[in-house]
Amino acid sequence: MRKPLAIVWFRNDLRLADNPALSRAVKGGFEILPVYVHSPEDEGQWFAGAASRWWLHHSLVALEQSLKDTGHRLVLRKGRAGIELMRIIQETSATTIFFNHRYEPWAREQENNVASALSKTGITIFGFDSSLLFPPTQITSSDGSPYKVFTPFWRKLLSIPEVNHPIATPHLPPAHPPHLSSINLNALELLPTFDWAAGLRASWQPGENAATRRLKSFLKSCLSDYQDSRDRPDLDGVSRLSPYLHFGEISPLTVWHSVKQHAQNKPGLDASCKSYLKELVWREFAYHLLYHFPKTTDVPMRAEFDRFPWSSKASFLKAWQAGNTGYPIVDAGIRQLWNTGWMHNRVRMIVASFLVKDLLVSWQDGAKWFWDTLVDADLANNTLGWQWSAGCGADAAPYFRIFNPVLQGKKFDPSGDYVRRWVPELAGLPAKWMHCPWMAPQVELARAGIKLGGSYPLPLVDHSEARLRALIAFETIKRAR
DNA sequence: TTTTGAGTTGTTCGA
DNA sequence: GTCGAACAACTCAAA
Repeated sequence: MRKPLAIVWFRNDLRLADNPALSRAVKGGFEILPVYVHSPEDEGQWFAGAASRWWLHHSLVALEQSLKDTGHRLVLRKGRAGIELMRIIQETSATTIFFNHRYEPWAREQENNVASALSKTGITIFGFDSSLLFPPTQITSSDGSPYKVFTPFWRKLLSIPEVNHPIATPHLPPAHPPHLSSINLNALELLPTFDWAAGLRASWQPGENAATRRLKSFLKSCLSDYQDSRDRPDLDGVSRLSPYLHFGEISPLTVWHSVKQHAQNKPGLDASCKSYLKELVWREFAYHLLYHFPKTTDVPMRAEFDRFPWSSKASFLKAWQAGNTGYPIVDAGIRQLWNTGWMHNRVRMIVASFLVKDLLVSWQDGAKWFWDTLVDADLANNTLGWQWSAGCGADAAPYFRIFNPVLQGKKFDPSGDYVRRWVPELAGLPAKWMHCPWMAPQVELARAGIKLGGSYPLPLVDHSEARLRALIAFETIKRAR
């Protein structure tokens, strides 16, 4: 007797390990039919950016392969999830759908649409939580309201005695796949039409196996120094797990327990372990905020920022996007992003502060650029990060906290190696001038082959003047209140 | 209800 | 060169 058939609807959970939807389908005695539906229409305005689509393509290649290794085929479809899943139901004998929740506003709507599309069919739908340590509604303040400040959120999370343990990869029963149409991965058109992705290929290997390797190598070589190295873009000190977490190629529960276990066996790792776990909890906090305040993707959380006098100078935004601001640490970050689809977190803060405060370009413009260029573009994290930088978020940087790109460069890239790597036209400059080439004596510039305003731009704005302009701009929204 | 203490990531200025 | 204070006032969270 054939087992009943269940659709396992893959979304941003492109893994077999610690995947409750998959495990429960198998445990429930179903034969599984793995499906991925590419749904730009459901995603709407926050349709995955170009770098994310590149990643997604390769992540799907990896998932197809792992499923193939177990004798399964990933069915690919393109269109609205509700409609495509309905079609598959009609084409097969599937009785049940298993999936893991997503929490972006569009994704919640998508789940509602799927549920209502299938409501009259008698199909059973099971949704699970697996992309966070805790569902986004579980951590609340004592009166049940959502947190708006990180630290109490963090403390509350730590007070929960047990963080669930990941579930092992299920043994997948042999498949007898029904005859069912599936489109070719290339037909999803996720890859760029002209190939600009060489830098991404050189920097990353998407997929569940690569995620596991990345975690292991981080634990082995970086975790012990994490607290000190995490702010240093010139060192290899951070986990680089963000894209894997975003696409669900590794689960946060897996990361959480692996880090804890690793630290347990090695005394003295406590501070670094804690500071890494804290970053993981920032991700939780970002989803908590996005869930409870879904409009913050586009609208400042603090209402008075509606009146902020943003500059509409297109040339400023363009220079920033091109990595031609004349501030080496800013340009290095932007070029690392353009080249690799990723930017070190410290540098994200520096370039964001520069765009928003020195150039007075709106955080929404910065967020959109990151959205298109980051392989780890994540609606919750991106929104939190930019609102924080602009000072308009729930738990934002105070208005007077304006990063000085020269000081930040000297402090966190002391040898200038990070700039040397991403702004090669400055490579010949001694460390002393690396973050402020316009201060360098002519003879040093000549020796390094640099012509300011020629081979490398002069500063787009004077930072100390820009800082004063920003402070005045912040004054205006204070008075208006 | 009121009170109290605190809030990721910084910079500048003047002593 | 180093150090502490000022940069605001507000809102949040818990007692």
